[in-house]
Amino acid sequence: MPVAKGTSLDPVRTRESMLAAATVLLYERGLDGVGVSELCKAVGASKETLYRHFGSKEGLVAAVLQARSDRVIRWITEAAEAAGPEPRARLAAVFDALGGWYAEPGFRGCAIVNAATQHHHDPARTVASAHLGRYLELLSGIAADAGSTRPERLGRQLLILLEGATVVADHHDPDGTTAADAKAAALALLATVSPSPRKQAA
Amino acid sequence: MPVAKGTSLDPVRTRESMLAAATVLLYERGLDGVGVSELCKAVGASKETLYRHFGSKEGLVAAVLQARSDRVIRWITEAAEAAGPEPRARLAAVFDALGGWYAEPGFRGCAIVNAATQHHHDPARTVASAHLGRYLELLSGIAADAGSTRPERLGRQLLILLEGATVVADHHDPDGTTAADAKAAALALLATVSPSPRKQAA
DNA sequence: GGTAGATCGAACCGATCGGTACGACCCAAC
DNA sequence: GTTGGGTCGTACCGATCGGTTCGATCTACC
Repeated sequence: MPVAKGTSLDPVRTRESMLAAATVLLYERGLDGVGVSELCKAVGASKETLYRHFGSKEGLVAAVLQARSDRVIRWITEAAEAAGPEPRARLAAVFDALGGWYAEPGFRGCAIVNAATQHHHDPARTVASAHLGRYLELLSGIAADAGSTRPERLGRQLLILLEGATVVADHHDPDGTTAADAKAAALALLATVSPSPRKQAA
Repeated sequence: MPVAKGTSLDPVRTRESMLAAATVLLYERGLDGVGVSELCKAVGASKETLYRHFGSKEGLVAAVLQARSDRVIRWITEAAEAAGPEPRARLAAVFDALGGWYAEPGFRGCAIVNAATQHHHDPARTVASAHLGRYLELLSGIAADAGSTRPERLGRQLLILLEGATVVADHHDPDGTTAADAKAAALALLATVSPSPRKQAA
């Protein structure tokens, strides 16, 4: 039965729901762990529709990764902004948000980095590189606001903490303290270049 | 031609050379990027030999990962020990060693973590967890020697830096500064809980 | 009401997957 | 010299891979 009897034939909507369903399955089982046929089943679409929208499995993967990168960066940026203007509070909010993510049942590391690890070539590699670049932009901004003399370097150190925490939380986190540990380390680094306001005022 | 005319027919040696060749190829192309047939070609063995020694592709992967974990831990431990007894020097030596690794042409991240990312289940997951545990043991030891009041936590923070640096070096390292940045962050964290000897003496 | 486009399910394609079987052959030990 | 086991090359197995094609069918729009 084509075009299920009461369906609202909307290509844009179809494409987006396919993207959403594929995102979940590809994250759970890995890029090479799901075949196109199974992907179609889960997505609720036929192969023809999938290929018309995305051209190939690789095209679908690229779209999934790009959308996910956009969503994650927006999410973490909003978490930082919601903490107000103070750099320490913003940095703390970033790692608190990460901690919430790590504690989710299906957590499995960073989908973008995982994808680039599985397919060490385009499009995954390019998306991953850009993704880390966007993280770096956010973190370097916090470092600069905190008065760091080398915000670029401190930003990279915070990025290393962020990505390291994500890996460690996935593979070795018996007590679920990874995000808190990383947060403490990040704040300590921030304090090194920019003494805490209280001490500075004293 | 079976048993190439001048071969010394030594099962142990055969197994080890297969392991070595498989290690290279599986690291370069990923666990799912190389088929058993191609693996046999590169290894210089027949399928029958491979399956007698390792039982399955998964068995081969498990053996490769275990051997690699042993080698890496030994290598990084020896790098630390060669730097003498001083905790700061040992920690610096660890990240200097990592920097040399990152700069190698074929660098592609941590093989063990990559494997666990690709196959998010046993045996890769267990080996990866144990691997990070062994890293943690080394780093917590350095933290304890430095007089940290919470060596376990500082060790985990150093582990986060180590794994984060490996990820960032693989996916976003335009200027090759990742190891140096991580090293500086690690030393700063170490100095926080244990002021540098010079300042302490003054 | 007619038409163009979106979608379905299923059949089908060649290639490759992990794994097995087999006959031939060479080495090592007795 | 005979025997037993390690190894080779190759053919083969069923399953699955990513991708194509097609007729049927429904919606959206005029």
